[in-house]
Amino acid sequence: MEKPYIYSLTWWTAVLLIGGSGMSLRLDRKLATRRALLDAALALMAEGRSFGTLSLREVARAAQVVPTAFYRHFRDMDELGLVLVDETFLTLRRLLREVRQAGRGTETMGAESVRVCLGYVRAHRPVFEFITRERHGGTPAVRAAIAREVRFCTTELADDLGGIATLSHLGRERLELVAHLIVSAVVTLIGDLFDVPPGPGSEDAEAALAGRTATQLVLITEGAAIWKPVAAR
Amino acid sequence: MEKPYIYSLTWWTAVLLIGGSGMSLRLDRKLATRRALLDAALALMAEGRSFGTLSLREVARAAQVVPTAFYRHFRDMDELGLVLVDETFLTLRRLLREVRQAGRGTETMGAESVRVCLGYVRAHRPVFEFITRERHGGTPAVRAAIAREVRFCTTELADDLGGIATLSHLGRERLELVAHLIVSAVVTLIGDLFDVPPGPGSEDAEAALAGRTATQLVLITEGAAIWKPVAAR
DNA sequence: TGTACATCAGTGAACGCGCGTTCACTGATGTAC
DNA sequence: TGTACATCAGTGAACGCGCGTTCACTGATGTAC
Repeated sequence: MEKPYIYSLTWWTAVLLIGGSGMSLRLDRKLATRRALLDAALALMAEGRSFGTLSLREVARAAQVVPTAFYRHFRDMDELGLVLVDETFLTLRRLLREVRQAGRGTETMGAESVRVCLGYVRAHRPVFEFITRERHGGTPAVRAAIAREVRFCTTELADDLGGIATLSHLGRERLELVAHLIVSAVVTLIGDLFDVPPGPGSEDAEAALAGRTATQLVLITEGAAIWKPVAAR
Repeated sequence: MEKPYIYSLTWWTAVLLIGGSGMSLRLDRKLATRRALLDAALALMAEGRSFGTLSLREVARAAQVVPTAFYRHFRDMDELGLVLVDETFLTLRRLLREVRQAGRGTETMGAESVRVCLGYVRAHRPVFEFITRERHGGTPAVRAAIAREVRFCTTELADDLGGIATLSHLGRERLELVAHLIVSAVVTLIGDLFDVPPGPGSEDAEAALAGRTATQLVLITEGAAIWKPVAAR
């Protein structure tokens, strides 16, 4: 029976969390090369390429190792892609959870989330470009992984929305529906951000897009607030 | 000075509209081969591939012509991709315009649009899979073309929203904002539809997704309707 | 602490393969008279 | 209508190239005594 891809992340997460660095010269260097491969893939995608068009050889080249060294870390490019997805969402979910818990039950939560999300996307742009690009364009395995994570975000958001006073009258299904709409708007925002041409004025353009989304979230939550508990349908 | 890609579509549209078929055996056959190449690309993508991973040779192979015949129709794969984008949106925009004009000024417009859009996506699935996949994953040229068309759809929708009685108090900026949110929700729906695994029950699952989006549109339009003309911000 | 052996991350040569593109061509279709 | 020539969509061979993957290897790091 083949060892499934997913174990890779578990294994390395364990190594990173338990061992930390300095546990051994050899392992430290192996981890550094592994990181170099992951970062090289992101860097290549940051130049507008999609993951599916990257070759194993060019990732190795960008990471300054010989192509065959790649196999010491990943079975193939697909496995590297899945690790990127998992890594990204581990961090993203933690951050969004913090934001929502900090503002729990308040109405400014939405705007605050957009603001923090924007900052986070800017700080981790390559990773988000990867997710945005592969969300619909990637291999089936990568697409499924991203869809699962987005669904998870939606569920978590629905939980939190239920704690807001003005939305407490909504049933679970309605909360999920509202959460799904909010996630759509934010995901759309992230995609739009990457289409802003770089250069002077790009910051203003990005802020305008974020402002629009924040206003949309207000529209959504106000619309949801006036919904009757037993709305027809 | 090079002949830009965009002229290709114009030229062939003219040939198709003015000449029709039967104008000459040779041209008819050329058009048939051209169509075979375009359809072959779509068929390959319908199997889960992204456009960027298609090779010129395999498109030619699927269209049952020798690789070099490709060059009689397109300069390279990029040009073929742009033609697919343009073709798709010409048809899509015409259809959505019909839907909105038929229901102009009514509140059922949204749900009706979702229903028609769903039917249209089902009937032209390969084309929409292409658009969905390349929207963020494609080459810069293809991405720009898709973004332009989506923006155009949003503007057209904003025009029509202004004609609805309950939204007539909103300014242009607000109408655009609402239209943008609606387009986001529908684009998200289309993406979600393609992640429904085929098999028994897939129709129900699709209908459930469409129903959710229709409800979201009600939420949006009702939320927009209660917005004050000079809403704080 | 020092030595002898084991481990294993990274190397470098080699392979067969499908790729995009070129070129000269063929032969059916179109045109001029 | 028939003939002689022009056009040009599609052919098939050939090219050089980067690809993924294999293999035996090297030499620094780790371990046992």
